[in-house]
Amino acid sequence: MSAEQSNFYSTQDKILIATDCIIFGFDNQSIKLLIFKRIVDPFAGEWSLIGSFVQNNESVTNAAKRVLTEITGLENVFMQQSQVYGAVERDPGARCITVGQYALIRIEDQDIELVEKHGAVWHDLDEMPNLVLDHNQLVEDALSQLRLKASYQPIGFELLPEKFTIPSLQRLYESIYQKKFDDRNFRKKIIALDVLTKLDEKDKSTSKKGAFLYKFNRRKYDRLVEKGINFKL
Amino acid sequence: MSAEQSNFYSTQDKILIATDCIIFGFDNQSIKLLIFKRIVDPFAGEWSLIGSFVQNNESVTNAAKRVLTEITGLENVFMQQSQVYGAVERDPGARCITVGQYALIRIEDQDIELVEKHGAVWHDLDEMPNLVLDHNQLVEDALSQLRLKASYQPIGFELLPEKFTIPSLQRLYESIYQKKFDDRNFRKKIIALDVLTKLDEKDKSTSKKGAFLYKFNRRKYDRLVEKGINFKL
DNA sequence: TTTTATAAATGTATTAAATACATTTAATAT
DNA sequence: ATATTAAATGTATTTAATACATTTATAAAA
Repeated sequence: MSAEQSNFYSTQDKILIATDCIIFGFDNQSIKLLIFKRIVDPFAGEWSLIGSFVQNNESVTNAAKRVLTEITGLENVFMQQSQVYGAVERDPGARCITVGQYALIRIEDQDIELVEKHGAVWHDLDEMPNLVLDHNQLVEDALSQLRLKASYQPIGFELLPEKFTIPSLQRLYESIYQKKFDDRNFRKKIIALDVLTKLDEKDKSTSKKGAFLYKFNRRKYDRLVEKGINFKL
Repeated sequence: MSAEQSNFYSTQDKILIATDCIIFGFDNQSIKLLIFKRIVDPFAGEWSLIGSFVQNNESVTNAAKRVLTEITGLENVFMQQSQVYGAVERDPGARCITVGQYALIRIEDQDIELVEKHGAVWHDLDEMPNLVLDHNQLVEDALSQLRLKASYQPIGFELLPEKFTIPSLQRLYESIYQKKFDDRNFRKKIIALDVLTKLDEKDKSTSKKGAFLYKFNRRKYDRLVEKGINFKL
């Protein structure tokens, strides 16, 4: 639409436009979600996603990035639009539509003081509390989209540190899909993607034997993302 | 977000919120897109998607359905959110964000008088003219999403009449993906999905021999959609 | 009535990918 | 030296994807 053209231009009341961030994080064990307890009424004390109204001088995308940086200190984070929530009565306070946008971050990268200052906490996905408004729905939708995306792009990689082990990559995928995979087949399939470089180092934090560390071959990885893979698990 | 809670509540100017429909139609030969020539300035005479501002008393979803019904006379059409376009300067006339929503319709079902009254025309996808604003981008994005969706849901079926032949189903998929498929393998794969019922009738409009008509087994079809398939072509 | 023309329909062999499954290895701690 | 434990490895089987050529049903033309 071009604003001047609509028959409805003059009759549209102010509709507020917000964005809410579904922030997924991985700590090498499981996927978690960053939420916080609202401080002010209404809904004070209730769990909520972290969001903001879109400002006059920023895009919808940038609004979400701004919020994410405010809370976690991180920039250049992978973010993806999930969908728009535009029901008339979704917010009892005002007519307000929101754009769900999910982010994938490595929890270890966060600015922990900033996160704590905002009263934000990492919550396990399988025991999410009730969130305000339709926020549980936003989480559910973002998670389905994440799963879908993980099936045709090696997207989970955004959540891993620079160096990582194959068992931790497997835990990541198991956490996204909430199910177990056969370790032999998982390893075979990941290696067949041909985007990993094996290092000479081991991570001995989870076993005596230690697991070899790997990193991504960025060139191969980007080429793979571009052409689109079928990474069904 | 809950409106009352934002720090920014008082500082948010009016941002207009619109929706634009990417209306895909199939005429048993190829996929086409419904666009129209704007009548008023700015951009008078230029090709545009069909859209509207979201009204106070309607959801974003319903705004798109309203527009679609206004133009084509159709109700209960398959519609799907594509994405939000929220760049600050995307519309020179006003700060306006839009939600792209694509629809799949059978061209034969349209109310042709209504369509003509609005000056809307069906355009081939492979020779799209320049559209106003970022509308070419909306079309491109919706088309990628349609292709993606078609790969894990038998979504193309929304575009076919109640009774259809396997060759016309194949033309549909070839039109969506803009490439040819082997007719033996295509047929094998479609039949393996086990959602089609073969009828005793033939459609002889495209050959002397005639092609058998099929229809969907709605129960099996819904079950398949629900569990999600892998329909790679 | 025979012939011609044409899209529709069918089958098989080959290759590639997914799955199922059990043992050995490397290192630390006892 | 032994016990312990996660990491690493290989193979056989099943399933799905691909490549490819001929026959069939019918209407129209001769």
